Amino acid sequence: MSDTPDELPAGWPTTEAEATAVQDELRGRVVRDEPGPSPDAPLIAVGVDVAYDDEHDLVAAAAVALDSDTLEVVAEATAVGRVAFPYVPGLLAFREIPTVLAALDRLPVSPGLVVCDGYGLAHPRRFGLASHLGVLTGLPTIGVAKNPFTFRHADPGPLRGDTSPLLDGAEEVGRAVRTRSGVKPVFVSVGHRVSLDRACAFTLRLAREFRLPETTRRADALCRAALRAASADA
DNA sequence: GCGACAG
DNA sequence: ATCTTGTCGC
Repeated sequence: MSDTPDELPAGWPTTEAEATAVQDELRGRVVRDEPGPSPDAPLIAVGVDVAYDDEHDLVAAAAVALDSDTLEVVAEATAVGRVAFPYVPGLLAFREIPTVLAALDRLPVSPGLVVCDGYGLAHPRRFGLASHLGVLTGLPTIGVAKNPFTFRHADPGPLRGDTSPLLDGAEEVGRAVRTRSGVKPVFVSVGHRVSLDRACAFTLRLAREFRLPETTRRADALCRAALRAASADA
């Protein structure tokens, strides 16, 4: 009773040159002048994540919708697909997005915010996974990454809520955010239609007792389970 | 040219 | 991301 792998979108980039060209073309469609939804009012926050089985050429994606106030799960959806692109730093979106879109399509609620694993603006060409997903869906998106990527940063203060900027020269393209005192920070950047201040505020609202936002924790667990099921009968 | 490098 | 045992701690 598991999913059949979805077909790849027609015309999906095959080479790195094609992929970077797509990023350069879509980058202009990112909306950065909207503050986005208020972190103080309840909304449906959706976490998306992907797991891989390169042996069987499978990708499983999950979208988990939470009430941002209670952190209760409101809805979940998964999708299985074929690996659409190799892992290349800076081109992660081409590997993850097709299956993530399929999972989002199956989600029976409309997201007020989508939380991605990885970066948005803080990307070599200013168009990371979170920006890309935002442009393709029109939804407000943010990126919360577990590891540093392109930009240098100072270590934020030791307490939950302490932050330090990810700087590209004088421009702040993201922020290292300490979600738990004494634990290494996460790296937040804007995706689409959300300000950096609000992206950081949402991150703290969604990450209360663990380092990572509950959205990404739930999505991570669900996509792994979906992958196990798909690999088992494939 | 040599590393570094989200997931 | 994924491969992987035990281990320290709440």
